[in-house]
Amino acid sequence: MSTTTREQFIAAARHLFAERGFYGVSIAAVAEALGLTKQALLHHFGNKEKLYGEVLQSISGPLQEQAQGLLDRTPEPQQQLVELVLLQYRSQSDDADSARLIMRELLDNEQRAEKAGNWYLAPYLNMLVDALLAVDGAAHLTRDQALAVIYQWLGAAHYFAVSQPTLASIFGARAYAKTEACFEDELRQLILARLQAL
Amino acid sequence: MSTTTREQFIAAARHLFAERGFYGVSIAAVAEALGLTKQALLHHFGNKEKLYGEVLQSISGPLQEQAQGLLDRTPEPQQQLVELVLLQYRSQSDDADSARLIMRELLDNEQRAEKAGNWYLAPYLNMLVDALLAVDGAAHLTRDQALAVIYQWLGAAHYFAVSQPTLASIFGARAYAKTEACFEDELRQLILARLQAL
DNA sequence: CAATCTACTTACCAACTGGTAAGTTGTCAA
DNA sequence: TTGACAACTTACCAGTTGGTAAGTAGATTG
Repeated sequence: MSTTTREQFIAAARHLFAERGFYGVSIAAVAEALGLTKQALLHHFGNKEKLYGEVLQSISGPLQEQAQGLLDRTPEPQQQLVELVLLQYRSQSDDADSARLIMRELLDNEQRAEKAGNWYLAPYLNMLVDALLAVDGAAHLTRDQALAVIYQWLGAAHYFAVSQPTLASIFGARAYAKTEACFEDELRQLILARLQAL
Repeated sequence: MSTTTREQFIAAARHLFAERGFYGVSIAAVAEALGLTKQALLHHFGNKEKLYGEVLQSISGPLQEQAQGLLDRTPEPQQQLVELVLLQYRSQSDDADSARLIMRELLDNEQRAEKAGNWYLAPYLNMLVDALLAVDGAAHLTRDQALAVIYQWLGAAHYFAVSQPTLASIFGARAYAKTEACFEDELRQLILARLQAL
């Protein structure tokens, strides 16, 4: 067995929290997913909140690394921008659980805001805003405007990544698959169109 | 008292469900918000799921009406399109609870998909896709592509409407207010830029 | 004046919640 | 061989969950 019990707990918790949210999942349910008792879980994580925190960390780390790697090998700011947003879209549509969990964090933040608000989005957003302001013709934008522009792209990507079950249930799995197949391309066009209008 | 107890229950439940999600709210907590016991709530709604269902209904109705009204008094398809998306953005940023609840529905849908999937989004999305395909120069789009384009706009709007607590906690209330002030205008530009690129 | 209905209440319930305490079992180092 | 430690277990606990049953007070109606 290459993965530790700890890691297995985090993986199971990530999936369940993504599906039903923090309050919708009992620690007993997570433990049961591994065939263990909830006290085994408590042994490893202390309490439910800490488990949840580790789940969030397990998501933010890799994505941040990927983004940094992309920045390092892509010098041109406009290309950086496009590829960063598309990277985020791809990784979220590959890993539906992460996408959902992050969206839930966004919603729940009033309660957990102080701790959670910064963990994932803050550095990422600043990275993107900087890239946008470095693009030719974007110099006239204020930082607030740049954030609005960025956030619209991210929203377009994230919203779709999270909507799969709903859209598939409305239009059927086949129609959804078709829309998904062209979504990334349409997203690129959305970004480029907005950049050209600068 | 002009509002009935029933309506008061729905209003209280809408707020609480929006904040903490279905599983995060007990019927006792909803009842307590009116100074009543949970059995009073059960008397009116039978069970928790039915209460939740009525909350969803109380949101979908008005928005659908507003959209239809707009369509009736705006003949030109491109203008229809822009105004429909902006209408959705405005109503969601005015009523943060509704915006959150709808986003939660999107996330929770795997479980409640069959019943809930169609209640709000389906007619709205079809309305928008039809409007887009009627725009000059959009004839070459497939229905799936049109849905992708539409959904990106809606995502941009909805995502931001839901992110207020997180963004305010990351950048501070003042910076958030500035971004919010220009967001609608930026959204309009995003839509128009994409339409021009058709 | 009696009967019915609505809007609630108190009194329960079994199941589940997160969490503590106190073991038990196997591994590994001194 | 002993002793410590990690990884669990069973046995609890008090509080909360959604929900049922059986009322009660007040207004409406015959």
